[in-house]
Amino acid sequence: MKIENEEPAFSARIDSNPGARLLGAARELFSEQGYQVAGINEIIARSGTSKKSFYKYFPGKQKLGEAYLQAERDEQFRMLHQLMQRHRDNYRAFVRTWIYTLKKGVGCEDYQGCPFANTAAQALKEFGEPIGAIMQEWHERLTEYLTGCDLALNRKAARRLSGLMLMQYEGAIQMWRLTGDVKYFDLCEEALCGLAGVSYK
Amino acid sequence: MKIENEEPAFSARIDSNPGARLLGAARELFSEQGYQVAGINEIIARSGTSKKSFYKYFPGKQKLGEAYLQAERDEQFRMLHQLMQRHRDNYRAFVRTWIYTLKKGVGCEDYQGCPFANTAAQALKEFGEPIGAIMQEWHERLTEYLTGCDLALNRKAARRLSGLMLMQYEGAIQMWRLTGDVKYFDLCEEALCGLAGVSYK
DNA sequence: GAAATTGGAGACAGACCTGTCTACCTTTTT
DNA sequence: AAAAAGGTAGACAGGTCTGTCTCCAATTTC
Repeated sequence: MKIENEEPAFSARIDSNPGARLLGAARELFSEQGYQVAGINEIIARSGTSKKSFYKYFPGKQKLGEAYLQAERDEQFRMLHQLMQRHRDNYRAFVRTWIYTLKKGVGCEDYQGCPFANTAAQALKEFGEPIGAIMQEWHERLTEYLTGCDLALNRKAARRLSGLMLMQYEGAIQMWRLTGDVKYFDLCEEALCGLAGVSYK
Repeated sequence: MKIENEEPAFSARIDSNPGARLLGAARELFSEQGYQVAGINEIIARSGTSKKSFYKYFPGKQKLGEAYLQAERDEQFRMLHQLMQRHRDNYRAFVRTWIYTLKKGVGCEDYQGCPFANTAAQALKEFGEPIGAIMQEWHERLTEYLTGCDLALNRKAARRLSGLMLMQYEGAIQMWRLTGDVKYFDLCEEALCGLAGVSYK
């Protein structure tokens, strides 16, 4: 009754491997409902696998959570890498496209914000360490881009701006979650392009 | 066994009213563990009250959650009001003191970040509406301050900067949660004081 | 073709959670 | 003094969750 026998999800249809199907379902449900609320029974049901397979591929829910974070990391980095390559020499275009992508994602109704921030808010004790590592890697990749793009920042300035970018990014997503207002993405873009200065010296 | 018969918490000792004691314990436990994880049994035990009192003062867990959010709202606004009055005519001092307070709060080991952001990440469906209202009120109060302080912004510019302040605030807290690094509070202060411009025109 | 591996279906144990209900104690009111 | 009200303690029902275990079908391997 709880789980209406619907079609198996997208990931379940194309991946024959139970582990991949489980991970696909976990990504959907952890994102939709949150790590704490989503139960492994529902994940198993949606993936069209069984408990036996679940405990074969993942020793427990926590390991599935770690795999989920890694999968989200991979996708974020893939997207980021693409953006950085496409706008290798144009920081402003990079920011504009990034924000555009974000706003498009927000329009999709199943988008729930930054998976790392959400997971941290629900289970920082369990996942603080891997999440911290992911954020650090993110910071480093952005720094590297910033030293190579048209801004030609030195290492220190790049590290600083990279931190600022991540902060604005998380802030904009968070404010969107809290208010439902997309204006924060525009604010974010303007702040990152140095156009946000209001009229005070 | 789960609940070691410890001393009742601070709030439980001074408030004779069971409702107030329950709310005090809820604020502690919801902040520490999150709304979803903290159970009413533990809240009742820590408050030194009983189930009967709980269901007398609050029709259910959700109502307690709403009361928790209101209590956090009240404290945030009390603090903010104090800051705004003390620095009625000095925006930079306001920002500096705000950030200072934040950094001091972060030092305290039981600080878990913005209660609204954390609750939203765990139960947006349940509390999206009250949280949205709180954020809007926050936005309005900041806007009002900004039109009256030494920046003397017009309404539109004030609304804009006020949104920016909230975004930076949430971003800094979020990045601190994700990385454990307090540098984001400094970044936040500098961004809000218009000193964050790195060396690109 | 027989045996072994893989994996789906699901029963089950043990724990925990919410919410109801009873029993009893203490204080206030009449 | 008796009665009423307010509060603590906690048993209990009904549900959910994780993780273990069995049963059995399908597929691969020998």
